[in-house]
Amino acid sequence: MTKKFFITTAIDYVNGRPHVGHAFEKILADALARWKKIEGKEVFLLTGTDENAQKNAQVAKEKGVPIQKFVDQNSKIFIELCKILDVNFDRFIRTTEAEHKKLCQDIFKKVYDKGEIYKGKYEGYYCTGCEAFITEKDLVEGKCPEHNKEPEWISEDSYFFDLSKYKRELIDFIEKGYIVPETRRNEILSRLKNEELKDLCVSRSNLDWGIDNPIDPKFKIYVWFDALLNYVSGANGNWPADVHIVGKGINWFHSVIWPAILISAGYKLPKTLLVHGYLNLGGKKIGKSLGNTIDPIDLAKKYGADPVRYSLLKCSVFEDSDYSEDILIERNNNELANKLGNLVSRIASLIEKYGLEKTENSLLKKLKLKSIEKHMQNFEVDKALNEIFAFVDICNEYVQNKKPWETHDKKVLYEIADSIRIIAILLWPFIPSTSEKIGKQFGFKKFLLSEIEKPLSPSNIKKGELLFKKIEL
RNA sequence: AGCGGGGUAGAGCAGCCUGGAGUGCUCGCAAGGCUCAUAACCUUGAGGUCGUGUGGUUCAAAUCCCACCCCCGCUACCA
Repeated sequence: MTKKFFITTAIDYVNGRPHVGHAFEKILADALARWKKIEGKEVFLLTGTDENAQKNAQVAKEKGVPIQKFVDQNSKIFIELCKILDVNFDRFIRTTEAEHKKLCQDIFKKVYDKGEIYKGKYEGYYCTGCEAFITEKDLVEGKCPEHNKEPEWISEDSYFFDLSKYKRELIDFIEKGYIVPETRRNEILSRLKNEELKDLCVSRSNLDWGIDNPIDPKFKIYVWFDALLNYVSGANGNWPADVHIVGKGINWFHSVIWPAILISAGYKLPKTLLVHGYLNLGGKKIGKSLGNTIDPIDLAKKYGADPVRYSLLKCSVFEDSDYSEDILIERNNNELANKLGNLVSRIASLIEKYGLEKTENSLLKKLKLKSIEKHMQNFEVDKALNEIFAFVDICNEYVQNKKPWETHDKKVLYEIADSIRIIAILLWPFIPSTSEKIGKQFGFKKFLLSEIEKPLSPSNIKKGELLFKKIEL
């Protein structure tokens, strides 16, 4: 079996409902996966949920639900999110799966046997209010700011991973270009070069939830050691990953800790880490406490998958960007309905009346395909979409100038119809169900870049239903 | 504090690396055109001291250098 192009998303905590940030990452991953597909490649897309975290156990306890039942329920919501947004994953991994747990323990043991996990003392300030260690600089006047309590100094046995050993190797690996974009790469490199790299504590005590430490059953495995390994246990033979897609908040874990674990355990390293920015809602950070969350499942139910997908994919991948329901509506109305939907609608209507005559498509040379491909290569999805929609504009101008409603010129209509076919192919990764509708209406089935130059066979085209409805504000 | 990113028309951006008239994009606003189409589409126009410095380099600076102001991010076991 040949290895497929392997894309991952981060796996999500299931202690709450998904927000638009989760949706953004999954849609981005799906769009990149589908783009690879129209390039003719075989793709494997992995996503899933991170279920062994103590936070999940905490929230379950607060709600009075048995932990396993709680994570089962919430994991389903993340699967529902994918389904409703047409995120076509090939594997949905849950870190509570037996296979994953076994792999985790095997790797933990392997690294331990190699001598790169060792027993030591974990020392630090422990706040009994938080039930967690807190760092010295988080203290306010020597007290935990949240509980206004003086923390205890605790020293306890722990297992450590020999992360510091890999400093040089990590720098070399990252300098070869693992992290995208460059600014995130520089952030990590400067920290690696300028700060001390400490060993990583990979065990936790006093927990009743998580994967058992195979060396010492009094401990659980640190949840990040466990979570990162989902990429291997869920790979179905496709490791190493070609692209890991993660948010900027977990860059360190994926840039430093993850490659180090892999080197130590004797695995190949992933090719690219794509670090995306966050979405702000109305200029504010997404947060439950702010009460400004939009439920992406509700959005999809209300407006359909494609307007949600499109409006999110128009956000900048690398920078933080603003998102809101108003932005969704604006992009739906102005770009999807007015430009694309209306073009298809007016042309289908004209063809129904006057018919088609095959000819060379003179518009094709105005399509900046190379530029679109380059943007996709660089993960600049928003810019690729701009370029595709620039071609939609060119089509609308052409209709305007050629006035086929007066001339009844079947050749002009053919050129536009063929251009619409090309647009549908290019947009399939982003708004797949719309593209497929256009395919049905215009009589073509293949969504591949290699089909672009193959002319449309004229068929019986009818006006049909509107692709996008306008949303009233 | 350290490191990084940003400050360009009413809003959001691109342009900066590799200097050449403030060029461009998405929207908003104004006027006109068209009537095939989802009151859609097309054309034109108004609107900018390109954060500040009457700073440096240059024939020429949004672009390179310096200083300052403002915003934002990252700072490891907390996703």
